[in-house]
Amino acid sequence: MLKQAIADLLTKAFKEAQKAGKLPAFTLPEIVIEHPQNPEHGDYSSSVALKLAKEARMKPLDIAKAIISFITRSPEIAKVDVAPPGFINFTLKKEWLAKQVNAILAEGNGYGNIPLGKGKKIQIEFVSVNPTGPIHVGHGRGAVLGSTLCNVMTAGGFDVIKEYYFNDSGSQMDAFRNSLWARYRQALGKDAAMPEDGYHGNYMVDLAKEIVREEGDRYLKMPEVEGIDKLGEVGLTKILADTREDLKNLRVEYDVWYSEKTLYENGQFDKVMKLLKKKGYIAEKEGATWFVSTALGEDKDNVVIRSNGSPTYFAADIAYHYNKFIERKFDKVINIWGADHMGHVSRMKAVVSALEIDPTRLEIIVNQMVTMRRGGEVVRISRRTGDMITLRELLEEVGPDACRFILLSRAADAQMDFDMELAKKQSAENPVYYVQYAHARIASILKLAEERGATDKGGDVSLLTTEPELTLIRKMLLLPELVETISLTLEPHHLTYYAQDLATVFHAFYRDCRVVSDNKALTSARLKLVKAAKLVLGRTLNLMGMTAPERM
RNA sequence: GUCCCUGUAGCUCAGCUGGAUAGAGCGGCUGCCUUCUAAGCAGCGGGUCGCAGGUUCGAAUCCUGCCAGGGACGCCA
Repeated sequence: MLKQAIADLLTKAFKEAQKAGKLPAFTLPEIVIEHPQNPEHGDYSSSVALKLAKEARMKPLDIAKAIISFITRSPEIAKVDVAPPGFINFTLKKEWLAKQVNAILAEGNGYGNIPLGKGKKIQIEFVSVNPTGPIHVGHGRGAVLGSTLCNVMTAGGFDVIKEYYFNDSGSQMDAFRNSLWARYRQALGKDAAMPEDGYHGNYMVDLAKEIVREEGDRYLKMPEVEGIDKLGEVGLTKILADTREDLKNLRVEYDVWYSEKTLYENGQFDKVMKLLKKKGYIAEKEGATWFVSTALGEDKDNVVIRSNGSPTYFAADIAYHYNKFIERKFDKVINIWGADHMGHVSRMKAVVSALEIDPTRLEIIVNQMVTMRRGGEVVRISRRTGDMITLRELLEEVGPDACRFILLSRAADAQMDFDMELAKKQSAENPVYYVQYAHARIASILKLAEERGATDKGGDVSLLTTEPELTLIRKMLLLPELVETISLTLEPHHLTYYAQDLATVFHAFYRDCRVVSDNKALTSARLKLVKAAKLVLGRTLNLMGMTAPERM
């Protein structure tokens, strides 16, 4: 990438300037290349000279001046200059910019892919909601962040596995089974009380009725323990199927659905517990078994096996992470959790350290809550009471494109408002359509060109010389950099801003530059440009999991 | 009480891990459709970057202390 090439040029220039005695000896810091916000300052700039002033004991401006004569000419760069207080600015050659249109067209749908990950194995686990009820909007946020990150990191050259972990054992499963049993009995006209810690949402009533409709009272005829168990199994399967379908409608699909239960069945759980015991991180006290996280600097220890013999959620997650790192050998594991799991983060990091795995290989993104509103009115969501907006309802009302864009448009660690009224509006008020509209506009130009028999064949991109054209190209060239940034920072929300910027520069180009005209040569060149823009816009939408419409 | 996240324009939020004059969308006001989609474009107005210190050439960004909102502190998940 050009950014790296420029950093390399600078590094080389520094070394040569030092060798020539123009600069004193010092160790070079990491050279950061950025895009100046003011276009007059060129395409790329670096503030190394400012950073070095102290160590070199020179004025930043003098350092910058000393170095630029040592910067070797490269075919991309038109000029390198120095601006007070000491910035080094690089301006790209217009001819080189124009040529990038051909380069983008040649890469086609692969444009934006970079070899950053070098095929490293990454697992991204997200959503992973308990299969005890329908998933709601808050989960949708994790789903969108996760699936987008997967798309981007795949483009970044990582080998990504998308995974959903579901807790099909444990106390919440018991509560689910017992609640379903009560609703099932009630649906058949029998007396039954809902457990207090149960799931009181209406969906449980519907679920029970559905099973009665399909299978009648057969579970009632079994011995109660067996009936509860078998019925629970059916309920779990149905909920999981719904979850899968809802997520699919949000354009989220997984490579692996991982069952908690299998961790016990295949011996991973016992294995990791034995290992931790051997390393001295397990203690018995107060009738339960504890993980001694205090030995790793945590505030308190945590129970892994309750006094009644059943393992905790935490214990299962320990086994699961053992499985991820040791058994399946992922180079990196990324978990996306809701804000209510914040307290779980440092515990899990401690576990990973205890297993002698470098804790930086575990990255945890915690996404904050979503406040739903309809215009001014706040809509409360709570799973336990069943008072919520399900993802399904949201998708039916708003549609997947708008849902994805809006849920993606905020940094994960910021709380966000989701205004359903705004999201539903198919108008200028809604930023979602702004980007798609640009894509549709391009499609429309291409259609007209076809009708008029205009073609991009033999188009000479060196005819692309005006500012609106070059600005569009410059923006298109940022996509690979963005893929890199997101892969490193794990912040997929930047995509939505990039998409809007790209659309904006396209709309400006559209205003200033007629594509299909009497000038055949220029028409061909611009058709190339516009095709490339469509490609980049389409890829961007694609990375966000959105559709790129041909017409609107 | 302890820990974590957040505080930037009227509203919703970006701000590229310390850089050049702090941005966008929406809302408000004013213009632009006989020519490839007006779901668009151009312009105007809008700011003690929560508050107070500190670090340095330079802070919305880093450190400390307050204030406000949210979340977590369970043998729930």
